[in-house]
Amino acid sequence: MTEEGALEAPTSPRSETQIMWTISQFARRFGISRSTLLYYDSIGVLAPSARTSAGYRVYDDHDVARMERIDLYRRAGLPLAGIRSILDSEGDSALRDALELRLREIDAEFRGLAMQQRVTLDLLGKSAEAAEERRLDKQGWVAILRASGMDEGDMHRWHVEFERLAPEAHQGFLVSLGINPAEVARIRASSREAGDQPHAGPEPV
Amino acid sequence: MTEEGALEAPTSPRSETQIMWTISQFARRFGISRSTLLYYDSIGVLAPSARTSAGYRVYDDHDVARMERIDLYRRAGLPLAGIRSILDSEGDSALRDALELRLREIDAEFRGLAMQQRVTLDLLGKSAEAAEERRLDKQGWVAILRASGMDEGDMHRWHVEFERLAPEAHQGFLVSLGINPAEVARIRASSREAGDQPHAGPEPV
DNA sequence: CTTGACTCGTCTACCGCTTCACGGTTGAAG
DNA sequence: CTTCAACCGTGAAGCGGTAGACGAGTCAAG
Repeated sequence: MTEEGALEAPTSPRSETQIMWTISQFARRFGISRSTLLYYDSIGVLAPSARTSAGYRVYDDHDVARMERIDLYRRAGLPLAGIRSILDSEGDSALRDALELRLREIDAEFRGLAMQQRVTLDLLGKSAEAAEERRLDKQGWVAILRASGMDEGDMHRWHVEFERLAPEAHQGFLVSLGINPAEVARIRASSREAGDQPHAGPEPV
Repeated sequence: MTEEGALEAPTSPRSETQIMWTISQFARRFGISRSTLLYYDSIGVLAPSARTSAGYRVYDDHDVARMERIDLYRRAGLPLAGIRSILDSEGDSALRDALELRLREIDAEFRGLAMQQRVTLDLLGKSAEAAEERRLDKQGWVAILRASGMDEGDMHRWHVEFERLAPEAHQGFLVSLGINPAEVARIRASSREAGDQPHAGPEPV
């Protein structure tokens, strides 16, 4: 840089808003590589506010704020192209739309990973044992709940509250236990009834 | 192809082992694109056994068998380079090693996805509510267990029994609630201690 | 012999970077 | 003033796995 001396080390600010960084300092600050910043500049995600007379990139606190949002959205898994349009758009509707979409993508990726895990475990011949390691079945849950002092009435109340407070999660939970759809529907229906007008029902987990 | 007539439609086999496919038929059979097969050929994962005099690729049932293994390993998420060396190696130790490694990778990817999900939900402001449709967070579970009549002591006993009867599932369950690894470790340690020598511990879910 | 459906090999693009190559700038030391 | 190291710039290529476009060759049927 030249004698206008705009560039300062971030550790020694002279005037309150005139703190600026070179590309490498900026990269270290965010734990990313210089190349990544060059790439972000090239695709228009983050173009530094200024250049020195020699053409060096100069990042200021405005760029810091933008980079913090980029980092956050990246940790949500949003694509850089999407991040750019979100940052360049006005309201937060673009952001919300992108996040809702991302949520559905994550769900799909979870399912894809689970499939890969099953195939892998099958190939290893571990299907029976290892699958048990990380998933409880109905009997397992009953055993745990019983061992911690719950009786059948407690378990029924648990279903009722589960259905009342989080019906979607209740469904997902029962399915995850490998219970067949018909019985899932039966348990949920019975839990809903009991939630409306309390009467005894035979539903251990 | 020429008058030796090696190529037949897969639906009309004349001699028992002389069934052969063009690249596009082969691609359709496995639900992949021609480009993919060209790529597999170029990197040596699947080179068709023969060519016609005009240079057309000819896939036979030997190639079908190889492709079926490729497809299987791909569904486990193994990289193509790894698949090639597995197919070209002798025993099944290379396969087992690759699968064990893949299992650990899948685990890491699950955790990464879970982090992305949490960031996304936080950004959507949904963190306080019942997380996603089919996943409960810690507060949700506490609420349900409390509503069904469990107090903190019951919940602690529940953790202890969970840890004792199904430690792997306990780990998986806590992670699925989005609890950070350090706290997961703390809860499990506390549950193990209490399982050995019963003393009171402050661990609601 | 023409038509139309196939095939060929090669090239480009996607994602989010990383690495390399080559050269200019800067600041400090000798 | 020279030299050196450390920085900076641009541009291109590469990763994996797939999709698609291109012009040209090939095949079977009419």
